[in-house]
Amino acid sequence: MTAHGADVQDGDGQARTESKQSVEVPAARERARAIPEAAVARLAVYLRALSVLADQDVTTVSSDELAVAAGVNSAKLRKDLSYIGSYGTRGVGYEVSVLVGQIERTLGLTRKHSVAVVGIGNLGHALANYGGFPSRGFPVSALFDLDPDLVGVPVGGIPVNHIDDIVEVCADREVTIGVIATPVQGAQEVCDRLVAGGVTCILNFAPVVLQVPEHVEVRKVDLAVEMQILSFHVARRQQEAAAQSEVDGADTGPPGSGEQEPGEVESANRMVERL
Amino acid sequence: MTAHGADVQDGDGQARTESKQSVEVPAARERARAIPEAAVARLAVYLRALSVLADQDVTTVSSDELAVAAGVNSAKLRKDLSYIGSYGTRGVGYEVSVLVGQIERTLGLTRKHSVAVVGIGNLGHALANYGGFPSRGFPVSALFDLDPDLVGVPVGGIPVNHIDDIVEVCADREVTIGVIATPVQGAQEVCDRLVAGGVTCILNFAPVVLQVPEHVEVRKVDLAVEMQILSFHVARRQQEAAAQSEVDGADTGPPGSGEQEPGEVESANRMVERL
DNA sequence: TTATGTGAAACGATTCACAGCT
DNA sequence: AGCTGTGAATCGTTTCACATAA
Repeated sequence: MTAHGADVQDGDGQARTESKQSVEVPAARERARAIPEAAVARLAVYLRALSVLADQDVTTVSSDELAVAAGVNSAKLRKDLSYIGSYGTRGVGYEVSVLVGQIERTLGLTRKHSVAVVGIGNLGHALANYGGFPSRGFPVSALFDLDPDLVGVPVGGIPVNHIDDIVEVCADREVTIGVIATPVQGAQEVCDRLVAGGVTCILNFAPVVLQVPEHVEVRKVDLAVEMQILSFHVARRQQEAAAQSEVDGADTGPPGSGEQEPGEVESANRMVERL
Repeated sequence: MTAHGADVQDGDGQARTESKQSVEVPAARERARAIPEAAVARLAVYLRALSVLADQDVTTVSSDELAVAAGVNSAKLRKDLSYIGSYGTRGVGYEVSVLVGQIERTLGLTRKHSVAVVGIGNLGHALANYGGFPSRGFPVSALFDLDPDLVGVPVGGIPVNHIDDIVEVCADREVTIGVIATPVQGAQEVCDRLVAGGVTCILNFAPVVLQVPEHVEVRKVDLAVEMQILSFHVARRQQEAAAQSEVDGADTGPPGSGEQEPGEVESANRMVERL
């Protein structure tokens, strides 16, 4: 393996304590249950790599090839695929179309998932205008904002509704996925309304820990956290370089520069208040 | 624990095979090294929770309180904090300001990290315009796009440069973090230039697996993957509900609705081509 | 031969539970 | 009496290595 960054950076870890409800699922009809969370995230990555291959009219692919395309190691890929069934041919590989179909089935992509975007600021605009996003199974069917000047204005072809109408509109349009792109202050309130409107999945861009009933799935995308993780790695590398040269004697380390002005930073948080 | 979604959803998993370079880090001056990746991601979350507390003039906090605020369990929080040192007082808790300082130090937030955004489409605009993002330790100091009509136009106060100048401008402005918000096609090329310009950290919004030298850190944010993971959970829940009612006898399940029209979806991938 | 599929080993992260300090 | 800090147990994920099938 040739050690380079990009990997699935998920591993997931959604809370989900106490997963069993009422009686105890009877092990019958337990189709897609036993797939590890970490594997689910990667299946989506494999699916994209497979789509690229399909576009190039590749019909068959080995676990090694697909693993390279997806940026994972091939043993992991095979194990992941084994969770959804045995669709490969020993000595040959996998048929691209079969694998695409099976992964789509597993991920529930054979059905449309209506999306509502709440908070039509810069990010909300980006999401609403984004054509490729709704075009493949995730139609954006409602937009909401607080701002009366925005209500009624069509963004990406869909008129913006007022957030007071979230419950009604979401229920009416059978929205499954709610995307929260509001400032922190409004996020929990918006979330509650989405849930009241029957939304069971939430993608949250606001840097708050949302409180939701247990049947609702939340995923969070937090720019500040991503940047800070990167920052940590810069810091660590610098320390390593420093420690290294302390031992080696003189200057070793990454090719680029090394230091940079320290430049005091105030409290260094509270980011992503308004995307 | 009261089982609700929101958690750190990271656990990370960046590749990083063969982490040791040259000789073998001599265990001397090994300050921030041994912190598990998963813990680093959460430290950023704790930091935000602490900032909120600090704003409310809270001076002291127990692991239980902070854990609730950050949406994790308190044992995990204490273990995470133990990686950065012992800054709590038994029988009392942690002093907010001390913890903020120590986490900032650990994450390398006591230094500025210049950011360059490449691809000034909808998302790029959102990132460039976003005030809170650069205002706390991550100043956006360069913007790039391919489009000649955009070059020279100031976005969020910074004039857009042409992507041909990435290497030069990044080196000149000592950019540490590159954000790729381009379509898939250009992403690898842009990435190579950023790296040539001395950028060691990349936040990638394009759905490609970037190839980078091992001293470069990549993190990927992939909307399509997030949506598909949510989709999986909807599907699984539906199956569980179906399995449940098959056993129970009649209708059990989540309060909202249950089904929705299946509605065929074509190939269901290739999303996020142009955010 | 070649490449899948998978038990079993290794690794890493989380949770438990309690000793140790205030 | 209360809460931190941390070994030890547990659980989930990754990797190994090979039997199995084309």
